[in-house]
Amino acid sequence: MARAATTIRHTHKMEGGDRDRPVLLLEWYDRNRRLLPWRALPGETVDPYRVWLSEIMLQQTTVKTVGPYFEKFLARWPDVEAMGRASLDDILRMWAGLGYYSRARNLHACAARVLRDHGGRFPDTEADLRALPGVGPYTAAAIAAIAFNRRTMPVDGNIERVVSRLFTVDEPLPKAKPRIHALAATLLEPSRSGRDGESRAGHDGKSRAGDIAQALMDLGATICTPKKPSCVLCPLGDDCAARARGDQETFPRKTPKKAGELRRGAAFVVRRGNEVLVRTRPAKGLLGGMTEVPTSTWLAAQDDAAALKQAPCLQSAPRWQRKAGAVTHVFTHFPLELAVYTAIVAARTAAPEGMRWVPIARLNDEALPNLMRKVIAHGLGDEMEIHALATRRKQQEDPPS
DNA sequence: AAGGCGTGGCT
DNA sequence: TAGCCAAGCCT
Repeated sequence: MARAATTIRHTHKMEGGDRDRPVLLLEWYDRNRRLLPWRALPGETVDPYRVWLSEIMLQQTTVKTVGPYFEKFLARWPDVEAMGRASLDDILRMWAGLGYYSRARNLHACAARVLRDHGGRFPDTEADLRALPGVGPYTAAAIAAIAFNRRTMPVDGNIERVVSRLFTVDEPLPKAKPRIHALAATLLEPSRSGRDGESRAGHDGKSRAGDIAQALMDLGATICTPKKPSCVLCPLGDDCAARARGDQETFPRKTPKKAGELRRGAAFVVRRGNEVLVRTRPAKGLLGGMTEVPTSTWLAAQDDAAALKQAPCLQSAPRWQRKAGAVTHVFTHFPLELAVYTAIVAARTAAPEGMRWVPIARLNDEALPNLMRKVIAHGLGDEMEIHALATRRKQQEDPPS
């Protein structure tokens, strides 16, 4: 069987058919596809809600990281109707730690809109999907192809890499995106009828645009990796222009982006008994809508003295204790170093305007980004069981052996 | 349209 | 270690 297929492949290749690429990809995918929680098994019905939820979570985020979050979200909100009725705060709290929190805000907005404007069913065309909050060109194409079998090609980072190698696209990203997209579209099975992106699988049900896209993504994740690709295992290895040249690791070419400048600031961990002073960040922007302890501004040339002057105003000025060391955190566009100051205030001390007291034992229910988990753990030190707070997520993912 | 926007794992 | 890198979107 395998031998026969190899022979056929070889014959087609000798005929010079680029049309073989979809066949090779699908054969490889059928044998090597990853088993992922959001993927329907062959013969199972695809759930657009799961495809959408996974695609949003997977934006700039690894499969390994997404796994537990996807399961938690699915258990709590099994369909888009349930999520459409959830509060933004509940979604932010469940999302805490996953990063890029605008995704959570858009998730909330998108679920509500699908419920209100689409009767609780995801639209099934790329154009209508593209109009939803948080759904850009890639995600719209991915959902259309994977969930609705539309003939369209989503192009993510994996596919950019695979395609740029396959065709030796020398132009650097992001300028090369249009060309890469056009080349990627040639990997789809030939359309039989109708306009691209509008044609669904016919009654024969044989159009597999979603599987071709997922094949390319799996290929990029497991074979055509950024470094040390395993070209001998690649179903397109004999067909790859970069491999023939021997410089496959140099693709995709990218224009370098400038590194962000270190910013400094201070964070203030105030205890009142077993409570900590927190506030909610502005709804948009960095860590938008998330919980934080009060902090100074974060600026590139800001010393400790300037930062300490921005401490929260409490009824009786507390004596600020600076913790040794600092909390460092790296955002996408700048590294951050926060000095941590602690203070203990009397019972019944009022929270300043816009702030509130939260029991330490309930911090885990807050929408705390990981930066703030680090800050609080640093501020409370070994005194408390707080350490369990910062490590609980990891323990859930990696149970002690 | 280039930069804002998190986090963890990898080499 | 200090970058890179990961199923991008929004403005």
